[in-house]
Amino acid sequence: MFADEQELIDVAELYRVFGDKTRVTILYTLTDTEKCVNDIATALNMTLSAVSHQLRILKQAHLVRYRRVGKNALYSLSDDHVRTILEQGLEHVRE
Amino acid sequence: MFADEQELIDVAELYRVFGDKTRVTILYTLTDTEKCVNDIATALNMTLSAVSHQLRILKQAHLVRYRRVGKNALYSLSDDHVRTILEQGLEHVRE
DNA sequence: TAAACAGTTGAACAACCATTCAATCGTCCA
DNA sequence: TGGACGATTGAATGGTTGTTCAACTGTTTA
Repeated sequence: MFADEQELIDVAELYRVFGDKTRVTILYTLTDTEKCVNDIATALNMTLSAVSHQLRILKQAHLVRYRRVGKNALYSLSDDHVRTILEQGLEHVRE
Repeated sequence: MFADEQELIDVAELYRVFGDKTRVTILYTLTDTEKCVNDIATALNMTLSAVSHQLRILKQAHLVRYRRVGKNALYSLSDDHVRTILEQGLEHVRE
């Protein structure tokens, strides 16, 4: 395994995004199913605004995608990597 | 994939530890080689104290082990999971 | 024993961050 | 068009966190 400094910074930045309960839970609720912001907020028992702020961070990190359908913004995971990282984390903490 | 709330909190906590440049770099320098605190500090160009503080966090998260050898405290990765998570992160950011 | 070395610890401070609140934007339908 | 709904945004705030500094612990060696 070789990594230069910038790559290590990028890895830290990636995991920083995963390092928050709210964001991890959002990602988890999006495995398998596309959801609108309101559905996520209800599932997490949080305000629409708080969820929207976190979705912005997840979007910037390219961990989620969204598409507009009428009044709704439907969010889903960007790619299967995200799911893999979640599973990896779960596997580690379950030991 | 199923996870309860506590597990998601634990995952977030795990990745929070990976979510810092200094800690990621420490873990990276410990792949393959055991190092004392001073070696790590020199490699990262940081003070002994700053590195020691971060090592404590890594130790609490069970990501590193250490053993005393004379005056030195030799640190190494806890298990191969840590290396896997680093590799997974690198793979993601290199896409 | 005393000095030197390796590392740890706690307090303090500045920087960062997640949530709240209020205002705003865009889309739909009456 | 105007109101309602879904969502975004910016400022403010309280809490968290990484580094520094100084004091301290434990170990070796002269």
